Amino acid sequence: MSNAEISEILNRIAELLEIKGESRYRIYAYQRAAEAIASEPVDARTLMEQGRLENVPGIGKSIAAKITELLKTGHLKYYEDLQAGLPSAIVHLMEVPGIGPKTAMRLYNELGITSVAELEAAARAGRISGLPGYGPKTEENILRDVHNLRLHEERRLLGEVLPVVADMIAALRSVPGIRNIVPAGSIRRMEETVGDIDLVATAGDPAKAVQAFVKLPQVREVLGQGPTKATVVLRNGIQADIRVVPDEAFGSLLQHFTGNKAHNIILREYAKSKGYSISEYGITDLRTGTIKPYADENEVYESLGLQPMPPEIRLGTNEIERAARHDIPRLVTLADIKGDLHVHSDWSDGVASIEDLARGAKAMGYEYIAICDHSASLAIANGLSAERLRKQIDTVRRLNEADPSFRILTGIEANIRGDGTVEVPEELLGEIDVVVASIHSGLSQSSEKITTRLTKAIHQPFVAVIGHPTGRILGHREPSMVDLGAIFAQAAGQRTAMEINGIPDRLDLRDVQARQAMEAGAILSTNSDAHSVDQLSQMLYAVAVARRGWLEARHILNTKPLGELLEWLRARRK
DNA sequence: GCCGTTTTCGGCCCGACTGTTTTCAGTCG
Repeated sequence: MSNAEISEILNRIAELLEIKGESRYRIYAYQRAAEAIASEPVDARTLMEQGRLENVPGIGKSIAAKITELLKTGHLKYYEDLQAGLPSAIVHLMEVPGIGPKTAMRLYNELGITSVAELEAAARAGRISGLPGYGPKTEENILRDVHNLRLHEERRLLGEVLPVVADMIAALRSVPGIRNIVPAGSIRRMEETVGDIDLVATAGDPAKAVQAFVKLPQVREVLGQGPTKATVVLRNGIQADIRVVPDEAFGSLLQHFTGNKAHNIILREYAKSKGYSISEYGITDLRTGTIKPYADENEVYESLGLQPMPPEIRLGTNEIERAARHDIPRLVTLADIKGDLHVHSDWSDGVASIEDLARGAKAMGYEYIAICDHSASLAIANGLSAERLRKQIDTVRRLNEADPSFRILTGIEANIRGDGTVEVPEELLGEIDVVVASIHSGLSQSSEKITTRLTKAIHQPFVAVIGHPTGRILGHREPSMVDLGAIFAQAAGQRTAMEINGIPDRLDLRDVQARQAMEAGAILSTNSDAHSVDQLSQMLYAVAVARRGWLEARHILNTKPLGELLEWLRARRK
């Protein structure tokens, strides 16, 4: 049973407890534990075997015992009893936005509604407004929300949402009276997927700014609107929120809407223990009752004696603790990146010429780029035979002679075969600068098999980078069962880099895995895996993953200047 | 249910909007 599956069950338990009307603190404990196990890189079974389940913050004696029962028996009596005692219909009804446990319970008990379809029928028939406490407006909203639920798609990829956000912000910038309009929430944290778009802004007249927002041409429907905030659905189906405060509280507002829920709770608890209360309007001194707004976000943290920290790590893990010790490292930035070690040209399945890719990379300020087209057996991607690779190497050599100010490295994305050998034309080995080795088939193999394959590849002396190590595709393919703990230890020993692949639906390794690799002593490589010139910008996403994994420039191979990189490649081959 | 250089018991973040209410509960982020 995977950590994700355990997390799912803990969340279900939280839902059921909510319906039961249990203490909200107990509910929150289950939600927190669900989040903790989901973002824990080490397999729960391993933790259990080592007796370390309770070491995970948010997991105590009781939940650790439940996880153990799940792992050992595949069942959890506590969960099954909860389910048996409550109609499953309630959980279904709560999927409709605006319907919480109380409303769902009443609809079930008083009208016998057991599904979303029955809910819709009841609303249409006017049966809901017949209940005390509900009016026609409630019915109208239920019909609207059921409709939106059907349209509602899964969380969107960050790479899909960022361009939309850029357009909205550009439009709002031109509205008189709106200042400091920026994205917050999961977008500012650069999460791999985004549930809704959060925007924050300041204005002398917040209500007018909110009004301008809901009148944007991108807006299909207004779900809610007050003097300082609004929620809308965009024409593309994405939900967007805006929150507006006066200028002097911009820092407080930004702080409030950037961290995830866990981060904010931990921060506010920390503040409270020191006699302060934090909100989007400022920090209140609980002794005097006076509130001080902050225009600068960093000052919110500094005023509490905390080191300010980048948005990407405000996740409620241990960042507050580290900030209190002034132990937040300087995370890698895009400006630290000196080159891209995984790029495809039109020689295989890319669409750009090597020249254009090099020009694009040079324009980004890079010193080098490695052309890593697919190896021969990946025929579907027009993989390179030894003969074509030889030609490509000659081409690269000529281009390098023509422009000594930039270096095109020869490379290949070599397929890792079923037996763990790596597909590289041996006669050309001495001429290939960068070998990225990746698995493209057999991703659903057993943990032992796939771990053995990758371990063998890591030990090949000419393999510099392991490409997209888990093979996952967000929304389409689960990561392989590879034992990353074992892999990272091998990679550290062999000095083989682990890739953070920047394709928006790969992001492989992901944040917690990258952090685990770094802590194991492995070096990482942030790569765009671009198949066009535009896609070189996917480096942004790879760097974001690295930042979310607390990586510094020194942990990343391609922050090395060209000379150092060449020396690193040479040294590890002998 | 979790957690602790103030605590092993008694706490556990903060505020906005909605609909239907005469003062607030429910829901959400």
